[in-house]
Amino acid sequence: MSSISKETLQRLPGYLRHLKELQKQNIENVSSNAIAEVFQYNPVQVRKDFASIAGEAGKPKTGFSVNNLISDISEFLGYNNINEAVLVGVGNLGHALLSYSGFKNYGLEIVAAFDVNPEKTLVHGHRVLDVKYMSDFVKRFNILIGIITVPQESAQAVCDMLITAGIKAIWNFSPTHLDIPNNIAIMNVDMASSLAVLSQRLSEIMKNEK
Amino acid sequence: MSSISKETLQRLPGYLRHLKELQKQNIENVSSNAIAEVFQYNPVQVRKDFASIAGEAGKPKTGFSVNNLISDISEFLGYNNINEAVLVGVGNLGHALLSYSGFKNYGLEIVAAFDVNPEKTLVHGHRVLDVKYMSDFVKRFNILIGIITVPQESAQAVCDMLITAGIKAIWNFSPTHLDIPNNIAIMNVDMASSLAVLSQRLSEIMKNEK
DNA sequence: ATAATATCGATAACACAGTATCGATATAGC
DNA sequence: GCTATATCGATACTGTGTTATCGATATTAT
Repeated sequence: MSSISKETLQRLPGYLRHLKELQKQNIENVSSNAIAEVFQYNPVQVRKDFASIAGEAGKPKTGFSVNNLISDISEFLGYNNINEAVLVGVGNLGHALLSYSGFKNYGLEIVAAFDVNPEKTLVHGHRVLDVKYMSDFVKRFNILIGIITVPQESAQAVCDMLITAGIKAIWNFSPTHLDIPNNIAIMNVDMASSLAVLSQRLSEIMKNEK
Repeated sequence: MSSISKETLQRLPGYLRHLKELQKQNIENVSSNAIAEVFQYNPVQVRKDFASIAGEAGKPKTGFSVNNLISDISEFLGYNNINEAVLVGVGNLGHALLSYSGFKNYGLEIVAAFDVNPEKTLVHGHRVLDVKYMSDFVKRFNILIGIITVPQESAQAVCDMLITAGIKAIWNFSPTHLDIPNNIAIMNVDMASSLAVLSQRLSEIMKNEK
């Protein structure tokens, strides 16, 4: 089992971004308190998060070394070795993801995109191929990650194809639940869930305003 | 305080989608067990989720009424009364969100989009205006939700503008931490966090495969 | 009618994430 | 050098989400 909690994992990229800001400002050390202040977390939580991944401890009165934290978190998140991925579904959202140049910093490289009806052969510097070549491509280059940005109605079919081709992780942007075997990793980016949380928070706030 | 947990809240849209599928197939009742099976949840959890929002209880041996659940969840999530939102940043991601026609089903309507340099006046049926008109627009129409899809470096500035104009909830798609007062709701859609979780799961799986 | 069974709700047990407390210690100031 | 203090790590506590258990009850079958 994984020893680090999902919650900690999700906070790490935020810390990393902030630490890089500090690095730019030539700040060498930072206390858990200062970081907690920025993110509105509890300082103990910040220390625990760091303790679960950092090789090095913080020092009393000084705090943590910004540089060390940056390398520890980057290393832990696997930002130093790139995972290759394919993207399926070059619609509006597919375009948006292909246009995002930041994935490489997160250890992800989209090496090809596929669509049922490719209108262009190149989108933001990424090859776009007919989806019929997808399976071969995935097998041939041993791709492990598939990004699904197809419409809801074809998502399950695409998912099945990807898995059959050998994909081990699915990043699903399609608004649907995918049925997958339990030896496949999945992460859903669900706008409806996200919006549900935001709406609820908004209601709370409006209730308090009154 | 809000009585429903964030976790439950995030599961509700998934249930709703599934229930609507069942409705299409003219299935009238469904057991917590059947739903749990689909989502790989624990049946007790499904019942608890329903108990926390449903006006009506399930019946022994029969389960829950699909129709009733659909109306209860829709109502609870506020899908019956539309919230108006503005979107700021009509780049690739902005385009993608503007193209998505599903928000209305989730109780959200993007009534206008803004950009520093609007290339078109209309994107997927949405008016696009210069960002200099944003503040007035938000005040005039009393908009409560702002969607931020600008690049990281301008996100905080846009956020501040929105809040000053009267926005009460921010849906942030920009990869940065936003500093906001605590009477403003925020929900971050952070690709890096999402990817961190997926990568971790992938590592686990690859470890087990060996 | 009666018995069997699927399913529920309630309550209790468990697991785990978050928070509080406190002694230890590195640095800074006197 | 000695004292004060910021900050840490460890441990203990709390709170919340998840899971297990179990008695109650509609429905179905005999």
